[in-house]
Amino acid sequence: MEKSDLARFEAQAQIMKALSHPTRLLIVHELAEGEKCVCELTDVAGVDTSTISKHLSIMKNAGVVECEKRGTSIYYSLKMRCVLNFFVCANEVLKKNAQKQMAFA
Amino acid sequence: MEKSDLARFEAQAQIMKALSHPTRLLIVHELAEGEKCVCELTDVAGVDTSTISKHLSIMKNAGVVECEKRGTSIYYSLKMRCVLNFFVCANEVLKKNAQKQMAFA
DNA sequence: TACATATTTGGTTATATTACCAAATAACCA
DNA sequence: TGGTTATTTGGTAATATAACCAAATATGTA
Repeated sequence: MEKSDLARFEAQAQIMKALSHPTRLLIVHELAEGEKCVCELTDVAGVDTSTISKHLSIMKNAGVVECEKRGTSIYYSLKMRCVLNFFVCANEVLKKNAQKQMAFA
Repeated sequence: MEKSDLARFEAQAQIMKALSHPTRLLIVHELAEGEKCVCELTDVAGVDTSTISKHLSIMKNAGVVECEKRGTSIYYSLKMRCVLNFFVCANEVLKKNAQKQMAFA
């Protein structure tokens, strides 16, 4: 394997990792509707503000979301809508997995 | 948030997590061409066989790959081709990130 | 200026992940 | 059967994640 291939897989993995946590998926789901401030996301997720802030930081760092400061709030929005495709495929996988479960029943 | 929503995000996150490691992305990339046995994947990845085996186990458990034993080898293949879409979006994100870098230069 | 709100950062702790080695298991062949 | 190859499983140690709290920072308002 080429060294550049490894670098690319690592970069891709970082993006995937940014989308590999239930709370972060919830955030993406919320932002799909439009921008939201940290406090709104905190309310929806029901975890500490600092926790949400760190999740947002991870996704921002990966280039998945972006933010804009207005007044005293910071509004986050989806930077790459294509990440919404992840849900489509993930749901297909889940559906298939469920079918397997049925077969055992 | 509904409890069932949380469960769904957790299930989706598990699938994403199964695709959040450079070696596992390499494996998916290899399997995109067709089935491969563990030893072939081990050669390509250049890590211990047990390590590859565990990566495969994670992806199999997530429902992303499947395997079939023939003779003394076990052949793995992609169960859900749609995961290849992840690469498309991840690359778009990387491209966009690179553009940002350029802007600073 | 002092205060209140919104957000991030630093610290700590618990848990999860990952890599390797060694050993167990399975299938084939002499 | 005994040996060889392929794969998985168990153990261990190093590293990475993630949650919360407390404190720092920034902005707007009285």
